[in-house]
Amino acid sequence: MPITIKDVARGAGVSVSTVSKVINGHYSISEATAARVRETMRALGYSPNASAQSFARGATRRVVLLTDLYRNIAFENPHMFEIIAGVEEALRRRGYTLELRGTDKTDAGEAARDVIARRGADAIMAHVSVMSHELAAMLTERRFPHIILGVPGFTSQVCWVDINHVYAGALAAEHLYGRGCRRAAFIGGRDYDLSSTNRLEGVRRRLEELGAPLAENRIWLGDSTLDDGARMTRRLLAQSPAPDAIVCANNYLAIGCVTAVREAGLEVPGDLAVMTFDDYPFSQQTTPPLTTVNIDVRDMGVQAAELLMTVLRHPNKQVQTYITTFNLIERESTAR
Amino acid sequence: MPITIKDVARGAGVSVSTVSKVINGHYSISEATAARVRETMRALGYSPNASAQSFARGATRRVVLLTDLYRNIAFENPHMFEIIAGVEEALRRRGYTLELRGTDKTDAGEAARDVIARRGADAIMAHVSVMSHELAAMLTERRFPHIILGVPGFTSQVCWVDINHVYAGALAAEHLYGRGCRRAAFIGGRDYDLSSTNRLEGVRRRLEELGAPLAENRIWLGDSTLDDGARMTRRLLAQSPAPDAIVCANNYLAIGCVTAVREAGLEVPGDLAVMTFDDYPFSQQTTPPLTTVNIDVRDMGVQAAELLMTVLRHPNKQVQTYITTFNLIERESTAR
DNA sequence: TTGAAAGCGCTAACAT
DNA sequence: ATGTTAGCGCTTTCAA
Repeated sequence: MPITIKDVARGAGVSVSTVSKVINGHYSISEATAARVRETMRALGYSPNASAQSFARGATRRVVLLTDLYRNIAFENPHMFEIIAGVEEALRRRGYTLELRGTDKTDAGEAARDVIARRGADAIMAHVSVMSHELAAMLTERRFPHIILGVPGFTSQVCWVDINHVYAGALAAEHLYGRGCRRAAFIGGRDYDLSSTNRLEGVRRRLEELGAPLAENRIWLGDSTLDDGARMTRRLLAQSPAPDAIVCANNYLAIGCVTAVREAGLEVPGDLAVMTFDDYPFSQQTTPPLTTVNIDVRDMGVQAAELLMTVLRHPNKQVQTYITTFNLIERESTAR
Repeated sequence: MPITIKDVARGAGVSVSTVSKVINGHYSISEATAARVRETMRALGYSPNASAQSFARGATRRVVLLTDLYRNIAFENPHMFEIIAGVEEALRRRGYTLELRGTDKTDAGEAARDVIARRGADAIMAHVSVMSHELAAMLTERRFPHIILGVPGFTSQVCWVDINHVYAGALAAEHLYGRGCRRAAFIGGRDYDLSSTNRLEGVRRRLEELGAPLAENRIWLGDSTLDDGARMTRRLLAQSPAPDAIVCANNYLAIGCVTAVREAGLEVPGDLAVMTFDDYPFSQQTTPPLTTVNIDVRDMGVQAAELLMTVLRHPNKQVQTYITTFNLIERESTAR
């Protein structure tokens, strides 16, 4: 028979409500009593029953995270799990628990409806990959505490956080400009690749401001593969004057890029600086190692969780924020 | 005011216990009544309160997964998250919920103790990375339903599942032998890298059986980096006779290997077949693409969850199993 | 500052 | 096949 609050009350010679107040740090209990109760709890090895607490309280101290967990996602999108790790850390610090629930875009609305109806959680987080109009409607209409990880592809009243890729692009531009590059080029993903598009936008704007505008013919877009990275790089190298720097929208492109540069008999960074975004362990192994604008993606999870906590406290607060925790990791590929 | 079981009972003209039985699919309810109750539930938009159910039942239908969630783990060990995705899928199918809880090896015992004491879950899964003697003791002494993802580094009575790397190695050996290779070599990680060690063991044994034993001087171990992969490969190529195939214990080594082979002016697979384990999207982009023994790591999660379900049903059952869901993905690097 | 007691919504043993 | 009812262990008024 597990120890209950009654046993503690009896042991400490107080009522169960007093014990409950001690558990919950209620102000009205004298320090003397509180100490005695705590001592009894320890002596008895008592821990409150989580289900009973959730039930009595009418709140679970749990948040469920809705996200797509399709096969191989961990390999294709490790970012998402790094965000989740941040979320978990922050929630735990706040005494909340994280439930992971896989779904796809079609079922996410239904899944959310279910969580809300069964009161399975006090709040919902959802990765933008499962965001639908239905889910947005669901969350906003019912005013259920929530936050979306990533900016939805359509305007709505939902709360979200996302990474400021535009700003990251600007950082890259600044770095190259500071290294003396004046004929920078950009290779990126197709236009539906929002992070790439936004990074390009940031690079473009900042270079413009710095007075070394990104020439339109030095912008190439393609698939985010090593091959396309190499292909676009060869195109750039064939132009004259050739660029003195290439910003690659992601690591796949960057690796292809470096390969192509070296195959062309040129030196990185001697003839050409190369940089990219995100810091995959894999991509640190190129020769030379790549300078990168590293997004603290785990911190995005932490921030999202913290924001969710404030939303829980202030249900009418609307949060729509770009996170900008970057750090530039300088490696050889831009050391000139 | 949310709809409760009472409202349904009143609406359907039955007692709450009847409704409860309908919810839980109890055999004793006539189909007619059950249909009427279900109809009422639907009409009223009723969903049972999850906390109340957990509380009344004395069971949560939840499992918590203890694992290390240190910074950058998603990039360094995407496997683990792929396993988690499998676990989640299988648990959900069984009506269970997955709680993710980060911890490290030092705190895992404490974390488990907490989960058990607060009855926060019906079972615990733990990734081998947080496995300690304390955790093992905790789980076995209290006979708390559990399963470890990965085989513990010490013998104990805990339940676990792991991937049969030895068998995977054997598969690789068979494939190369079937391709006519008779002078295979192996490059792997250091001896504390168990997956590498086991893969080597499998390769060695199977080649022995096939009558084309792996020569000791064709086995090189080093760090799992591109550089060491290349370095060891160069060593192998310098030997005479040179090997006609190289099995690389992982993708880092394999990429380094292919690079070194090509730098030496040799052709893959013409002069030398190369293969590896695991199928990272990244490593499919080498030239030529790599043949690989792909471990269905998501399936390991599914299996673990299924086994956990049987452990929940039969608490005395001890599960210690090697999972062997592999498929050989043949690509150009061994096409001879 | 403390205690008594009424729930919270459901399950399950038992009665019918 | 259905209903009655006693909890499950806690929180939270409200009274003292």
